[in-house]
Amino acid sequence: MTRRGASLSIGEVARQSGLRPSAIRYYESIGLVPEPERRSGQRRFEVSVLGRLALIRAAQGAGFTLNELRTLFDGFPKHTTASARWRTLTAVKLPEIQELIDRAQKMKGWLELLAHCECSDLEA
Amino acid sequence: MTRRGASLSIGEVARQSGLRPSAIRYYESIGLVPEPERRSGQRRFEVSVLGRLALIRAAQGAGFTLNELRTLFDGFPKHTTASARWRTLTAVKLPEIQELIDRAQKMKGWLELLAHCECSDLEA
DNA sequence: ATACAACTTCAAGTCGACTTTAAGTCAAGG
DNA sequence: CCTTGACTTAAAGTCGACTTGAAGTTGTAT
Repeated sequence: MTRRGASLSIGEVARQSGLRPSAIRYYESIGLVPEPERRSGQRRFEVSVLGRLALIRAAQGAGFTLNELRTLFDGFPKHTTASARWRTLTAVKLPEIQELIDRAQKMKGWLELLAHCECSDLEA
Repeated sequence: MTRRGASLSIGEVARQSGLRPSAIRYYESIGLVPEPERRSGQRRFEVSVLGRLALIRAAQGAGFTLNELRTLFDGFPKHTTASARWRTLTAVKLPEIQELIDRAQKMKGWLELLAHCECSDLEA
């Protein structure tokens, strides 16, 4: 039991974030989450890490790579505002995602053709 | 010069297909294109290989993996018609691509929010 | 005290689709 | 004959995002 203290073991963070402990250690190793305090060698995370991890998952789902997220957290001059950081990154990402959507739509049309065609030859 | 014979060197196939020679050899190694005839060790492709390669590129663009394409070519009972092969594969692929599109649309909405928000905190 | 789960580190393995490298062979032009 | 360029092979390297394995340590329940 965790005695309701404000700190979480890696296992608890894993359960609450839906990530595996190995993934969390990996994020730490590449500087995506700050190094947590240690108690006799073991990590003790502040609850706020859950927000950071949720942000990472959501941003990943939006097509950001872990590298881009590290840029977001650490790659701007110290006093850059959050909204400026996001604007910079989304300016790059939005066209990319639009292209992804366009390509996916094309694929879909193609597949629908294939699903109903009576092509006798594979290459048709 | 190629003397208009009906066979192509790997370099010519590469130029005409837009693939690199290494990619073509790789496709051959995983059984995605049939092994071509050899003249003193060197591959001589029939012109028809270009159709096969074009099909591969298009199908890849539609979200098929090379493994699935190998299934398409070799993974069905001998006399399965082309349209039956396609129907089997597209039945699996269409829902996948639809999900991809849905996810991409969601990402887009999220990005558009981020691009214009005045969030002062990163996690918002 | 003892068992056992959960933690630690570091290195290596995984997946897909190729590319790169090294070392060698072959055909054509000068 | 010799160089040049295109070809050959097998094996290893690449990328991203992790996972897995091995070997050792710590925390907790009985």
